[in-house]
Amino acid sequence: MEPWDDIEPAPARKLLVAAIEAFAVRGYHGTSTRDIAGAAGMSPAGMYVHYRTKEELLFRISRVGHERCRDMVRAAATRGGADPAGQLRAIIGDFAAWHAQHHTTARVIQYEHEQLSTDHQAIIVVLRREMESVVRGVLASGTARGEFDVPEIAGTALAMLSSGIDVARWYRDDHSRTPDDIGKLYGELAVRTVRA
Amino acid sequence: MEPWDDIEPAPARKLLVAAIEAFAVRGYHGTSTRDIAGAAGMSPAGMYVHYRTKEELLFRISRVGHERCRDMVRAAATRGGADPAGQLRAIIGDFAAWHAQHHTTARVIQYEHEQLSTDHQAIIVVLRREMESVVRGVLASGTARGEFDVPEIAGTALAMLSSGIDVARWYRDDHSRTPDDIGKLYGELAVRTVRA
DNA sequence: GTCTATAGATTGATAGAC
DNA sequence: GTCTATCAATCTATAGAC
Repeated sequence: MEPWDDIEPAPARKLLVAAIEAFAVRGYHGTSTRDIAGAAGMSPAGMYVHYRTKEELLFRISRVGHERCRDMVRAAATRGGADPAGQLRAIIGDFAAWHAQHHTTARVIQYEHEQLSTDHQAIIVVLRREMESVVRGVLASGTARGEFDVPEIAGTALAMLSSGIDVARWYRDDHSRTPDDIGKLYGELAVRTVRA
Repeated sequence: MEPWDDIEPAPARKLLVAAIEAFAVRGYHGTSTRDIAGAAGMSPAGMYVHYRTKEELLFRISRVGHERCRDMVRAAATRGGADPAGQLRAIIGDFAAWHAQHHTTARVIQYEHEQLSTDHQAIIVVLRREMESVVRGVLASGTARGEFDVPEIAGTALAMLSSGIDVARWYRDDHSRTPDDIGKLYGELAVRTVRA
């Protein structure tokens, strides 16, 4: 389901996956290190061999999760072809679909990163800005070409990303729409919003 | 700022306002009853005279906050006049502006209500459905009149509410856009998205 | 209604055996 | 690298004085 296979060694991966599940449901502060270690099949002290603190574990999740989300957004921009409308449809569609498919991870990276240390937050903010700038760039190029009519580029980019982010808040595994359904709808809505 | 003046007696109100501030920053589980009582100028035990448990305090915040949000959405539907476009602009615009202006309260009601007991969650869910149904109703009537072209009413209503909800996640008091700016932009984006 | 004091459980993290 | 045992701090909530 979640592609965490590249996290090594295996006990560190099991702890990370257990932490994502727990953080997504109860939040960072609502999850104890015992919860995490227990869900990974370890004793209460087992976590500390692989992560120095609970905060470091959240940071690892946040950083890798944000990097994957950013890479997905960049890949979508390429996949969308040369015209801004196709790019916007792909970016916003894939972004929303990703937040549905990986809703557990997405919940943690979108709603828990403010619990990180100041230093770690600064690293995450850079990754978030990179994603925003991709969307702004597409809206700007579409506007420059006369294909888009947008009231305000920065605010519109933010609003479009917002609807995708919020998918992580409400999406459940038993939801009637597939992640692909959601991606198609959100891509379509984005293109309709900006058409000249 | 926040209109909690009707909460009586005054110590109960001070505790409630202190809890909102703390829950918005650190979350429900990240906030201790000592934090709340201390910020309200009381001893650690002071909270329990006015609220039986910490969960009951969160429920009070969630219920009143949701009722006010729902009443605001209903008022916006009336304020928007008779045509669906005006109604949609008013509802989505006011909804987003409300989440900016009351971003501290909005953060708590949107992101902490899943920490409530099962019984209390059931009460909150009803209020949330009432808001969603207002938006669905406007999209349906606009579609029936031939003024709107919407790919899917339920999914579109959800996506539009999502962008407003997410304002509570990112809005800060020192943000360059005023709540009114945000309301105007989000109302405009909603109308553009559905125009036939 | 607010206080001090405290019960009883749980927390993040460490020490040391194996 | 994982365990058992444990520390010191903190948690929610209560008891009882005023």
